[in-house]
Amino acid sequence: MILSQTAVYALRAMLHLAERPDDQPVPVGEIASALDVPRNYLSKILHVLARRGLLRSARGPGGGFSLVRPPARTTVLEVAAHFDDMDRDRCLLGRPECRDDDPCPAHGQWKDVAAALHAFFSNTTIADLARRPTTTRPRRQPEADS
Amino acid sequence: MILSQTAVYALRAMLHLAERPDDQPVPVGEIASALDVPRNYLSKILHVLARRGLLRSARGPGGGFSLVRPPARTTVLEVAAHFDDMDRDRCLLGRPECRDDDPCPAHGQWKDVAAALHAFFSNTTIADLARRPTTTRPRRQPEADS
DNA sequence: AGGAATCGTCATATCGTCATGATAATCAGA
DNA sequence: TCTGATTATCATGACGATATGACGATTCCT
Repeated sequence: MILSQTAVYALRAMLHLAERPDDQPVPVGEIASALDVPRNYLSKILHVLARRGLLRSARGPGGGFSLVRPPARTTVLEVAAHFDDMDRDRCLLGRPECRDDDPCPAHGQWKDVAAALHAFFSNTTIADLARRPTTTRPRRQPEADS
Repeated sequence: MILSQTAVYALRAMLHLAERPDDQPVPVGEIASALDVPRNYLSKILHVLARRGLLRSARGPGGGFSLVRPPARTTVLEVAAHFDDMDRDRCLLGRPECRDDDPCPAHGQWKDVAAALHAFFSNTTIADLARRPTTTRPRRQPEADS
């Protein structure tokens, strides 16, 4: 898998919060059972996102986690980078230094693919994921095929 | 990292063999010290490649590992797939089933990037990596720029 | 036949990721 | 101020990836 299980849990949790109509805090237990994810494990993950300023946490009754920024202003990269190594220039063959002027054997050919990967992660926002294609597509297009 | 350490070792070892002028078997110890990789660990990795038909192994003095096919006919995918999950259709968000007609939230946007990734792995051969750009470039092209 | 080189295989150690369970700290509301 | 809800934190375990060391099996060479 490209992303670690932990990063995937984080993304799906952010997504779940983004799909909420209001900004009320959502308790971990509710998110965990909605996503079918281990509750205590998710708790730690959300805590990391809260420390990094992506989530707001509130304790006590009525508490839970809520988004700090609107989902359109948080990228997949910003979420995943706290759990996985998302370095765009990470060498495919694991060399510590791998630059244009000191390339590994795969560098020239890998560079473009790595750039496309990084572009996807840094351009795709939580809102882009929340906006499910199957739901929003039929809104405006008159279905010109067939 | 995209590829596991194990897959990277395997690729680098294949590359090392491809850069050899002849087809003489190369002992594990020599490859391991050339690549600065744990010897016994590399031994197991090469054994896997031998079982899968990518390498030939010979015991006894003068023995070692050698390529079965010419490097231009072995892709990065074929090497790495024996160690990592290289499924092109693997869902970014970890869903067991994620198809066009039952997509995860990221499916539509991830699909193209995944295809580009897979294309790189299945189109790039060991020979492509062995053919270092800095070394082979000045061979034929008259450097038309500047 | 014997010795050395080399792969083949197993047992084990280490470390990071993923996960569980228990408990402390905090807070809203009665 | 008490109680229950909820996050915060810690200790621990399961598991796979990575790595080490030892020894057996095979082959070449003399």
